[in-house]
Amino acid sequence: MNDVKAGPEEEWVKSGEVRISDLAAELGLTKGTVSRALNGYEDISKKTRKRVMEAATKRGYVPTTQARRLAMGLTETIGLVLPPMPSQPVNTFVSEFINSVSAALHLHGYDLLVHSANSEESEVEPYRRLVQSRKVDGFIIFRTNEKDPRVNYLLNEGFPFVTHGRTARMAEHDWFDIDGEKAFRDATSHLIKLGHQRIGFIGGGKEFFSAQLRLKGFRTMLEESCLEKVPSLEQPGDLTGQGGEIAAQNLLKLTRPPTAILCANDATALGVMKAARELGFNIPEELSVIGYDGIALGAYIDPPLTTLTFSIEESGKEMVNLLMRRLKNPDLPVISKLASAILKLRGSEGPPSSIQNKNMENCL
Amino acid sequence: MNDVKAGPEEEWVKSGEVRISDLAAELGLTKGTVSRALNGYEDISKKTRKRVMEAATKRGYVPTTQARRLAMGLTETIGLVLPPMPSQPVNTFVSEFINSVSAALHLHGYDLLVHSANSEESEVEPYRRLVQSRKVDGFIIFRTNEKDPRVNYLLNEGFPFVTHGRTARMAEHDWFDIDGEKAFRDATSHLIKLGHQRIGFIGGGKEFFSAQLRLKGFRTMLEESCLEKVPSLEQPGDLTGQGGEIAAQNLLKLTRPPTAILCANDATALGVMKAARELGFNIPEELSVIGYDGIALGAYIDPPLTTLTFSIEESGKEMVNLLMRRLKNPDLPVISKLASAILKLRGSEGPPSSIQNKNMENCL
DNA sequence: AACAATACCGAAACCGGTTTCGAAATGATT
DNA sequence: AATCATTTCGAAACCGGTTTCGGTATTGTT
Repeated sequence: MNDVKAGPEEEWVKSGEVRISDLAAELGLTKGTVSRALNGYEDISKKTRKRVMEAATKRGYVPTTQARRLAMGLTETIGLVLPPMPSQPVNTFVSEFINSVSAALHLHGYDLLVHSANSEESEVEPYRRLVQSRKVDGFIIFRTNEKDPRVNYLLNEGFPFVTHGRTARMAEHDWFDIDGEKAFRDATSHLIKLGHQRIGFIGGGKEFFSAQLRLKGFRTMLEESCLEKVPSLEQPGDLTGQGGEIAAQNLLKLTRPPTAILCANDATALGVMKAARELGFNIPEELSVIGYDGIALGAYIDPPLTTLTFSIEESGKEMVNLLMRRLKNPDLPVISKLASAILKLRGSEGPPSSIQNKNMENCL
Repeated sequence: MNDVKAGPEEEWVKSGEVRISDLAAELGLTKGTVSRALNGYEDISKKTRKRVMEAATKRGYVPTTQARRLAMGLTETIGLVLPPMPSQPVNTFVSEFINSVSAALHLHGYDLLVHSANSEESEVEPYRRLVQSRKVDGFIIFRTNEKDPRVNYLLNEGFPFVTHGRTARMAEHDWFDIDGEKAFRDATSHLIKLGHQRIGFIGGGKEFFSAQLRLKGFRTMLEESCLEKVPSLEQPGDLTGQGGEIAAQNLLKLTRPPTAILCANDATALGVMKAARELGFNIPEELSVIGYDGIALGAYIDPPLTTLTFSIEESGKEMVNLLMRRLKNPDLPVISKLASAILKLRGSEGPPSSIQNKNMENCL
């Protein structure tokens, strides 16, 4: 639409010095006419439109964003608030996600405003500020909690947003999510087919809906396979390496430790591997480990970490699509999109050393 | 300054519905007066100022950003352009950096606009667009090259920016950097004191100034310690795990392989460790490895990666300080800040197995 | 009490665009 | 040629703030 592009062969003009009024004066037109010509209004003759266009590119005219935004009453900006970082961020998700969201927004002519959350104030405070000062038209929210105050606030305000992850009020807002339940069913099934009968699970915080769904997938598959559910094999975690380490110690010190551990994310899995080393469990011979996230680093450790992975780029793109749709028409019904994760086998899982072959073919 | 905070006890008003003209009408004042009252002008009586303030907080008035920006002729926004991501980002630097920069900017009332670079277009194109559309007041640039087109463009435009890393034109712009030369002198010295005599080095791309300085620090310390410089022990790298893997294979297949390898970053070091495993070198007994970056994951691998680390939070904060100073007064002389990295010993280095004790105490 | 100085506020321009409305010019119709 | 419809553009309002300037009202001075 706006293919103003100052060729390097033109005489050098310092950027951003040409106003629409300058252009209008130069052409003997009013700025209203110039504006309409540039924005493709139908009530401008082809001849003058061409004249205007050429003058604009020649002079390197680019409309001043603030003026446009004020006049049009929109910011063409989307907000993304970084949650307070855990002291040990082990995840490249955030930067990749920002990258993909930003790229996708750019295709729609939108900008991305990244805000950091101050851990001392309420979680919704940054959102409130951005809404009140009208700095953004909508939000991209990730890492949702089941009861999410941010979601509550924005729903209450009627302010557009899309979440990465489901919430208790998911029927009221657009969301995108990875089907973590299916992912963990798949991973569990994979382990069971390898012959594992005692499988541990290390979850995320209870507040994360996604972590709960992963647990659900794990349980479902156990049930479908007629494996008994052992409560002590389900450990809480916090999505950090340290949390994984502690949980793994608990699991591996059981009288009958699991032969495999499923982790709610890769950071947790790394903690598990560390604990396993220290307690003398060989991976994968004596302990299989599977993570979730697909962080690139997993391929470089020993053994390479088997994990559930999904396309962050796709996630960003889809979320932006949902949000753009919502901005164009706020009254459309709520929609959502569920993408699936795939199991990336890299080597940290295998058949258990002592195959305890109960009959598993049939539940009867 | 702006402690407008709608208490939950007030009757609920939807955010952003109150304009300055509404406030003025309600108070029987003109919007000019209201504006000056809120902005602390001296020509407003204390009485009316108080009246205005109270009405503003009561009604939840927050000035519309776009209008302010247009009137004041500044955006109060800083741009940060993400370089095109390598396909295997193993680095959490970016997200932490964004986080710290954003937080620091916020203290000054500035926002952070994050833009992604399209790998198909020129590196400076995003900068050009942001400058021309006047969306930002300045830039934060990181991962500088020695000859950096972005720096050239912005210097040419006279547009404010600060770099993380030095460039060939560092005398002409503000910059912040980590003293990589000193860091690698320290690391090299540490290895030499442990008894290593054949030390390998895997660098980053030639275009990265910082990678060159790290090499320089390495060489300097070798020289100071009277160790001969062996060209085949200096391998080029590309700051990725894969690059480290390949370079390490080259080094370890030498007739006399090094007993230690210094890497230009942690990702490279992870590749080295992978290659070492595959070629049967035990770490640290048969090969010491030291990285640079201090990524948190390094603590969870086996053995934990010894690395050179620095405070990303401090980096962001310092860079923002430099930039704010520049924005306040564009004519100030160029300044720079050099911070130092510290060697974080975690276990991937140790004395060489075969101590080849040449006399190293004295160079004579 | 007369006058100058000061405090305080209203009026209006301005920032740089967009959009509505109406008028003039053009073309079509009869 | 007169009338009407259409095309094309100018004029002006508007978006929501900030800032300059000038005029009262108030206070201070002698």
